[in-house]
Amino acid sequence: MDVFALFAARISDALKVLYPQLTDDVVARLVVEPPRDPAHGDLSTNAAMVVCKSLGMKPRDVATAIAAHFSDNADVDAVEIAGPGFINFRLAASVWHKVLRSVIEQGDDYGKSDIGQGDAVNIEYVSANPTGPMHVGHTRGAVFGDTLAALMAYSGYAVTREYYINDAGSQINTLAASTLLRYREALGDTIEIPTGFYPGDYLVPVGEALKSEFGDGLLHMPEDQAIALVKERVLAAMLELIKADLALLGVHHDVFFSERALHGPEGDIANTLSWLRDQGMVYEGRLEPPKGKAPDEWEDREQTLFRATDYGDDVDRPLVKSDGSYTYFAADIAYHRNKFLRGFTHMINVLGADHSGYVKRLEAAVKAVSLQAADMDVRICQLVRLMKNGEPFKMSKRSGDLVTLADVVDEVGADATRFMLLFRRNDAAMDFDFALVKEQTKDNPVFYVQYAHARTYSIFRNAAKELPESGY
RNA sequence: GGUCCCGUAGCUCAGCUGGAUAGAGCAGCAGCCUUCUAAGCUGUUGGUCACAGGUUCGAAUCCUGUCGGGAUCGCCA
Repeated sequence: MDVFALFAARISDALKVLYPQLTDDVVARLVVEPPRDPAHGDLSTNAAMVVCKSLGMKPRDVATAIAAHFSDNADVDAVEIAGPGFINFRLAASVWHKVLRSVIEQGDDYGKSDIGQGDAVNIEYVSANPTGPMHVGHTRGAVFGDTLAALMAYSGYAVTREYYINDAGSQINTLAASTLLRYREALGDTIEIPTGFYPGDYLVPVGEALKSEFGDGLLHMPEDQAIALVKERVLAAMLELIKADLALLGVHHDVFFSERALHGPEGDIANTLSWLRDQGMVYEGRLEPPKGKAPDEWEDREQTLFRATDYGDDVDRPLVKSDGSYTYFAADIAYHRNKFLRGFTHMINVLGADHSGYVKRLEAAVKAVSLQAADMDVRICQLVRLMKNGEPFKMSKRSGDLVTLADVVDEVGADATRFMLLFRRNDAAMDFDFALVKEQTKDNPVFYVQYAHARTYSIFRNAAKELPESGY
């Protein structure tokens, strides 16, 4: 039972009785909420001010009429008009008793909403490159996306939590090459890891697994074949690593979608491109070099462009690289067409701050591939600055010093990590102080909440002792 | 230069789909504390909501511009 929704409906009904000429969309603008100052009553509504303009009446006159309408209502002890035309209600105690009863009856479902009406929503978040363990930079998006998904599911949406595996780019070739080195190391070779390769220890067990699966067989087969096998194995291993890291935070996905599946002559990218061509959304043309970029770095050439500007983007976007392969964006268009064809008309992507320049083209892509039938809402998580005792926490590029998600969870715990990352709105940059979250002081909001919880439960504990008949 | 985010109390930030006197925690000040965990409780000081215009019954909130901070800008993903 939601008294605010209940009274919003009753006041709407009253307005329609008093002023039949009012249209639904005007009435729908009224809000019922608790007044900022509790002395004003239990409920407050701006109804009179919202409708007065279209009635050509003074707000206080409308308010007087509405107040009179409720004057003999059994649920209402008093109605007052205040300020420019606010109507304040004081409710009978019996109303609050009903609310309490419904809280107890509904248990964990109290507060649930059906606002989503079962609509299918696809929320894509994390989507970190499968080239190693989760980095601390990914945690904010992971927590935010997971929480958003939970909230929307609780609000009646049919939520699909999705992870896009970027397993098709050149970084995967580098990953495979790095793994092959670890394989040779496992076979007894002394190796040296060139710059640009992935140096992390987490590839060592993958190399060993390859040894126990193939012996030295990979060295005696054609290189293409060996690389292909290594790629399979290392991608699977990295994905398991990432899933395990996310599980530490309590984050889970329903669908892991592979970018590689989109490539190939019969793949979604090729199909999407020809579909885009049929729609006239693609052309061959030239782009202006971006301002602020040295002209000599810019190679002017004709390329295949998507008409992103027709859908609100700033420039048209290339789909094919100079070497003939598809751009990342071409794959992404195909991916989002795939989402649309799977039945999603609402899509949400949670991206890091470094992708803020990507928002418009993604929104443009979804409009285009759905012929405006689907919407894309991109949420950007701003940077998290790691701190220790108020000082920025220096991270070296050398892999050993990188702070991983697992490091953070190890250090401060999953709940505290989630709490701190949600404590600030997603589109403002924030500091995350390692030392502070562990501190048992008032400066630490995590501890503050835990302390409040402990105190609350001590009341129940004492109630059980002192008042056994209370049922606690 | 373009685009996006941020600018609110001494500090860290809420509030931003326009609504009554702009809020919280911390810090400060005054008092309380033999009773639920003293990281406690009560009260209180503190603000040109970056700046300038505009929209209207009404603007921290919407629009335009300026200033300051951050992110990002084809052939990376």
